[in-house]
Amino acid sequence: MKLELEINQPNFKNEYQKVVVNLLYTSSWLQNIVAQHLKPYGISPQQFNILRILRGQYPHPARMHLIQVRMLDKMSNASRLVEKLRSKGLVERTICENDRRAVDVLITRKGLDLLANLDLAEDTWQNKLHHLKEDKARQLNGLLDGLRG
Amino acid sequence: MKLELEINQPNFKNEYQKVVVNLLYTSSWLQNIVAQHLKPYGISPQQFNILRILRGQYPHPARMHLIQVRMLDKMSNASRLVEKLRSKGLVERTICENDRRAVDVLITRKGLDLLANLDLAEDTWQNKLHHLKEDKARQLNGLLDGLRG
DNA sequence: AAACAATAAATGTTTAAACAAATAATTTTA
DNA sequence: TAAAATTATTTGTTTAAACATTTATTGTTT
Repeated sequence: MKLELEINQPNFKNEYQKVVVNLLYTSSWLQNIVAQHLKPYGISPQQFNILRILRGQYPHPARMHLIQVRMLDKMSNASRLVEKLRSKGLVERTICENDRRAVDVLITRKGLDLLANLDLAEDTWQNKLHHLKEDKARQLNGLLDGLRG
Repeated sequence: MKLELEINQPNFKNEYQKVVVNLLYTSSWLQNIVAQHLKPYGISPQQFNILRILRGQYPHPARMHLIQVRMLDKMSNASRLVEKLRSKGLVERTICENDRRAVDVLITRKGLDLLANLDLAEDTWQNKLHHLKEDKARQLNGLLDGLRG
């Protein structure tokens, strides 16, 4: 539905102002969908994000610093989020041999299995996006890439 | 820049999965820009959102419920955020005559002035979006509207 | 090698988000 | 009209985000 109707703001100053509001609004809408999807599995979107980063490195570990850099939300709580994942047995933390300041984080078998289950379930909720045809989705990706410059 | 390079995840399962990640990533990028812009004025993005909703109603007040419905992030902290704005003198709260459960929230002159200043400053930071040509921005808005269905 | 700077991560603190429950006023219903 | 249901908002609690500070280790300089 058109944003103007959905949030009842009929007049934007220009197309860019609408992009800002539209992007924040649509992202909030999508975040809710993702969060609901993850809820039964007991992990937050941020924790999910970290697990996927770790799977990308597997079977190699990732340093804490790498996790911070790659996270979708730049933030400083990586330590605490990793600790949450560790307490659930989804990742392992070991102090790095070469540099004892650094920490290696490795996704466990249990973590990989959880992601595999989430991959299967993903198709279900992503259907909510499928009334946008694939070529339009590709176009959208291109425009988002372009927006960031 | 292409998302795959930016977050170093070279292979998405399909175009929709990339839309999800791309949208969350781009929105986070944009939120940071907006938050930095608002910071010198001492209000958060959510508080800014509420002020704009109230300006949309001005000179009429808005009920708390209307604010909740219109907010970009559906949430339940409207009461607390309005209280923050009230303590800064940006809004006024009065218990509604007709229905003493309800609360009328009205933006003050000070609140309107703050928004006016923010409007002026807005153009500066929105330049960061202008390498996307206007017709592309319009296209992006259409696709975002389409994505939500 | 001692002092200093730089780096990696953890911790503390304040503010906000998510969700549930409570309060208070009004409307409906039996 | 008294009891029950609904509505509007507030409050409590847990979890996460934002930001600054601290600790521990390594690297650099003199």
